[in-house]
Amino acid sequence: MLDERKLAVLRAIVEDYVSTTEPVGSKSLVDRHGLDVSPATIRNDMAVLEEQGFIVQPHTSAGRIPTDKGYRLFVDRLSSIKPMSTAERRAIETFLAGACSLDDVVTRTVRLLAQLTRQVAVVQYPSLSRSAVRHIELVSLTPQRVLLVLITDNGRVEQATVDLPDAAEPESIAHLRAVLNACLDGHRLSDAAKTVAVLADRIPVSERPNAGAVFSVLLDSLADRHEERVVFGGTANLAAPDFSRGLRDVLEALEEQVVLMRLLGEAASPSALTVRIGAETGLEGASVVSAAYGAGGQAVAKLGVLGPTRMDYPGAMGAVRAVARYVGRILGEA
Amino acid sequence: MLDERKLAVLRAIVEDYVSTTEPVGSKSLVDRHGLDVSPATIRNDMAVLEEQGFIVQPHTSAGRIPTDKGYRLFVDRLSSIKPMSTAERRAIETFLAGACSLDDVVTRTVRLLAQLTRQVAVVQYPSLSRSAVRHIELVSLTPQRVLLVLITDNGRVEQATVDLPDAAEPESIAHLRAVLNACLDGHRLSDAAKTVAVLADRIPVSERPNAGAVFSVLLDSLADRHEERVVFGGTANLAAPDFSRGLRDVLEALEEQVVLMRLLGEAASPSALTVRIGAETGLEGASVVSAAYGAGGQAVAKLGVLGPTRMDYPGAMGAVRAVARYVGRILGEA
DNA sequence: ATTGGCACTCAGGGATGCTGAGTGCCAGGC
DNA sequence: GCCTGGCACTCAGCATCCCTGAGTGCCAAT
Repeated sequence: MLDERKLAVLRAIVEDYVSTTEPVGSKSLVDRHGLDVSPATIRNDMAVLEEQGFIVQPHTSAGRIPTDKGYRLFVDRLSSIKPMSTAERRAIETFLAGACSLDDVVTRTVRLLAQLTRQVAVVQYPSLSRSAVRHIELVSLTPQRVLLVLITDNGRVEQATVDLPDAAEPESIAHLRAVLNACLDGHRLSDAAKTVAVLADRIPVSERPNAGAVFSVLLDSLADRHEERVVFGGTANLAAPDFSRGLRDVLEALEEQVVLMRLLGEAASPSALTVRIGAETGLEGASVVSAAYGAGGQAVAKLGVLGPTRMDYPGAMGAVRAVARYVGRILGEA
Repeated sequence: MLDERKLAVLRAIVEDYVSTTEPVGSKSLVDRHGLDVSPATIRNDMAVLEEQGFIVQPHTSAGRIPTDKGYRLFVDRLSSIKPMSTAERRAIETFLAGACSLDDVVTRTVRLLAQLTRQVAVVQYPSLSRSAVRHIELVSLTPQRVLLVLITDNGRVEQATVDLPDAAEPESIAHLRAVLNACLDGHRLSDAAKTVAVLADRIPVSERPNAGAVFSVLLDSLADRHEERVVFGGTANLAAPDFSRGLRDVLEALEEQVVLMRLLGEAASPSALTVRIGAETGLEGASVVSAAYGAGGQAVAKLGVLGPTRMDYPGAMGAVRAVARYVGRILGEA
């Protein structure tokens, strides 16, 4: 029902509209692309495409613009991911190579993605549950309060303060630390729950309330809650006339971790790209291109860009894919 | 040259303009405020105020709006800081009380300030140089790479990876850690430089290259660079029709640490408020209300809000002052 | 199936005119 | 000397109108 030429017309409409921001008409289409037919023919094709819901007219006697469905078809079948130029690859590499901590990697990745795509970039911190404990440190702040620091094998450092039910002697804290490190060192955080259950045996009864407080913070607070940390950047790119009305919604979504997580979508295998278009994102007129990244074949988190529905999908997909790969590599080394 | 009534007129103009966003004329002034004179009198006063540069007409036959100079006078002499309601105080307290790590305190503070003022909130991390070392941890990642974790007495945790010139045995790393902790524990970071210089003596010659690498990261990277970390939030509040044109500039400024630091201004004594208006901020049409906060009389960092020049200064000042105090208290306890 | 021709539609951009809020100035009153 | 009422003047904003040009849909001819 959609022959070659009609698909070509749709592709041309998407490309033109993305670059000009204006409804594209039959005449300019034949001019700008090497279509060897007359405008009238194109008009017939466009009528069919409109009937099928791929394009619409904003008003009578205007050109056509793609619908979400039109972009969908474009992304799925009519476009190919645009590979990065060698200059861009080099820029990515040098930009990320200078990072000296996990925070630094994430921060730089956000800036990089935002710059490459000229959109808002979103990066999720690597998941803790898949990483292993390298070291646990307990530092007493006051007699009834300790600082718990968790260091994982992928270089992530998490901290939390724990309020103890009883005042604790320095020795008992030292003992607790020793026990924790002895039992958890090298273990996956996702397995930690079982391991911790066994631990109680090794703690003197008098210390158990305190130990329990530390355990629960370790499990709940660190493993679960912080797992969802997501940062964003490049909001200045929203100031373009895009998002004329939805701007506030977009900015609010960005500052809401939960929404941000949902935007990045379900976990997928590394470097598989996910594209959500328009209504699929839950945000009016916005699209999200995202990918999982990870070290050594294991997906640990996601990153992506958010832009107007009318965005350069091939370019964004290329950038997201490339950055996801490089970040995975960097993390793998660390 | 400016009698009581003229000042009252200026105050009324600022208040009305801030709340209505529209140039205010002589008639509406006498109506809305209890001025016992005729519009004509007000007009004469306004003519004087305009001549002195406190107000302008956007165009002939429109009302007046305050100039930067007008806002300045308003802030300095015509307004008083609006104290928080008890409900607001309670909200601040409960909102900040739940924080369990320094990151958490900062994140919550940003959200809180943004919500209270309906502006963009900016918070600088507490300075490291004034705080003391509580613990230093070295964790080897690979033979030639260690993770350095620094824990300070105000609960801040800093991390960095160090590339070693030579491969290091686990024992030598353990030794280095012991030496570092023995010598730096309890010392101010600002004094650390001298202390570290002495340290070299206690390290075997063969280990000195590695130790040097660790020292330099410890001093440079942690104490200096990260000191300037600033976070912001509440950008959705920019979506109001304010900043119609300068939006992009503002968003760009927010993502540039250096600019952000400049906006917060020079250090000052705790809870002394700084107000920068319009051109003083370097941003078109923007104003910044900021304050230093700190634990125990010592200023450690600044926080504030950024909004349109036409903002509710008394309210913003009240919120900034209150939040700065509470944050200082929280940090003092930790 | 494609094409040229033709009538039709309508957003966007001036041009025009009106209205109302607001001003400046002046002459008279306290 | 300061305040006030009156009056003429200005001009942004809004509505109205018109025109143009890009773009369409349809149809008959190829």
